[in-house]
Amino acid sequence: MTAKLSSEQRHARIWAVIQRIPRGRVATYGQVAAEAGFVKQPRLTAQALRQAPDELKLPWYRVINAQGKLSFAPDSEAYKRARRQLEAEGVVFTRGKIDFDIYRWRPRSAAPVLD
DNA sequence: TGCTTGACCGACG
DNA sequence: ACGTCGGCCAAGC
Repeated sequence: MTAKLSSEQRHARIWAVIQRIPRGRVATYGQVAAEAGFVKQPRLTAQALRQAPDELKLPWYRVINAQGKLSFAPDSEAYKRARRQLEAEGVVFTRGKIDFDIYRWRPRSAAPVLD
């Protein structure tokens, strides 16, 4: 049976994943969605973040786009706040971008990869 | 019900 | 490096 997840359910799963991103690391919208069980639906992450109540105090600034950049206009308050926070955590921006090789979050309990 | 909008993404030219 | 396009799918109107 096709028991669809309620929007609360989807958001809760995504929020839980975002909560797991450690200080000084970042994850993409797509990565978060996949980790929450929604492969190829990065927009769900964006939506969950938009809907997220402040009380959750999510590390929203650790979620960035697949280009390694913040998804805000560079002159916006959101951009400035996010960038300040990340830099305070030790994340370095090079020409406005974050290097995934160094800062991408690699969750442990992912599917075991045996080659 | 249908159409538009998004804190997105990957492939292409 | 950069714009465009199609895919994706919940929300809002």
